[in-house]
Amino acid sequence: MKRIAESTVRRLSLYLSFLEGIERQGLKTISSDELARLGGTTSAQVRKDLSLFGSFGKRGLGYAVPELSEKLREILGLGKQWRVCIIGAGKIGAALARYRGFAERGFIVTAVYDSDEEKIGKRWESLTVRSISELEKDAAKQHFDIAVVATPAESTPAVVKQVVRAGIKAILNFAPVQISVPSDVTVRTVNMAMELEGLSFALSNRSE
Amino acid sequence: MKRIAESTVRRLSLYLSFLEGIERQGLKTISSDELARLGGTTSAQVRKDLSLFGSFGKRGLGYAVPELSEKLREILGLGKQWRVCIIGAGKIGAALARYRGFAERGFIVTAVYDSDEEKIGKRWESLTVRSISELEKDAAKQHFDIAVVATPAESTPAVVKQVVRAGIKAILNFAPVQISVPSDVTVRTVNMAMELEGLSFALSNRSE
DNA sequence: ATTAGTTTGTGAATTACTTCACAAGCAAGA
DNA sequence: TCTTGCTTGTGAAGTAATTCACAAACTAAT
Repeated sequence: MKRIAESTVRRLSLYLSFLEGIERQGLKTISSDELARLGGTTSAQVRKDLSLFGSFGKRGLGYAVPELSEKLREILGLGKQWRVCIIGAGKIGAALARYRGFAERGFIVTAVYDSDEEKIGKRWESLTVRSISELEKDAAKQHFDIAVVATPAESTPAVVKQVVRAGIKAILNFAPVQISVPSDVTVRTVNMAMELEGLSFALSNRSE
Repeated sequence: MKRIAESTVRRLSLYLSFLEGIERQGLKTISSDELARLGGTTSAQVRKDLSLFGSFGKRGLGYAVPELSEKLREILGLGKQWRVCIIGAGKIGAALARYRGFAERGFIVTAVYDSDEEKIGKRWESLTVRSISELEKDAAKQHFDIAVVATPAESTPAVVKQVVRAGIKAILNFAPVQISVPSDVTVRTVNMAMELEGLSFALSNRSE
């Protein structure tokens, strides 16, 4: 299969969320044009995105909502349960651990790690904080699919190294730094500072 | 000035964070090649990005670190102080209000709004929660540059309408929905579900 | 059956973004 | 001053992503 662009995957995710809403409303079919309007894109874009994975629509009718939802869930690898560990038992880590949408989508938080001696051993959001030095050993026993990295900038590179050594192939990075990993590890970075600066740029360079 | 791509702005933001680190280490100059290595891109990309705004480097030498930092801060519109209001006094809102990096970069949270009668009037992170219905009136007195929207999916479209009516031109959206605004309003969306699904997709479609 | 009205799926065209490649500029040493 | 070694800035070339545009396929109405 040809390489799929990240922008495409983001849109698929978006389409799925619309379809779930539409499904609740009980509508049976939807056209690429309606999906496009909801997602702020074009109908051609919607059809191109979907056509990368097959032909799911009926000409003259559109797409069957439940079938397309199911197909998208399959494409996105939902349905499976993913085992997630959180690294960094700070504020962001805590907010994430408490976030219900996580489990709803099949992302199960099964462990928390930190390097702060103070925190290690404490109960935390129904889990016990473990030392980051145990990560590699633990990973050998219980398999982790995804590591959520929510550590301070300074300690992040070392943490990421341990995550990679533990054989984890997907990282959701909240640390305000660029992280480097082997090419078989996928990283998504969420960086508040960067988003704010993007807005700042837009406000400063308005209509020039 | 020609349109600047969002990807470019993200990289500028990244370069700036590297430069600040390098400045602390006391290095005087840096080449596009070193910046590229730090940012996981190419030296040509770095030079193209910067050249969109002027010629800041010296051939044979590279870029003067403090000058380039300053230039980037200017381009990104940092230096000014931006007035931010948070809408939604829930968990995410609270985590954001407490986030120190916010103020450090000149983003000052000056008000919080919610629609929940229970919360309105309560003290919250050194501010008092106000009713969302006051937003438009308040905005006329104290000017807000950016609205951080951290509301549940259902109430978000209505909230966004009020934000737009209040004349706010930049929105940082944490609600798990697509929001639609007039073209003079800039939106950045941070959507956890979408990031996780991106990782799920990557894990599911590995090496095919 | 036939026709009118939709809507898909997809090559072709277009637009946007990235990388190449090299002349030109500068520093430093001989 | 001349030469060597680096590094920028930028057109040109190359890739990637998006949009266009239309034949093909389906529904529903007559």
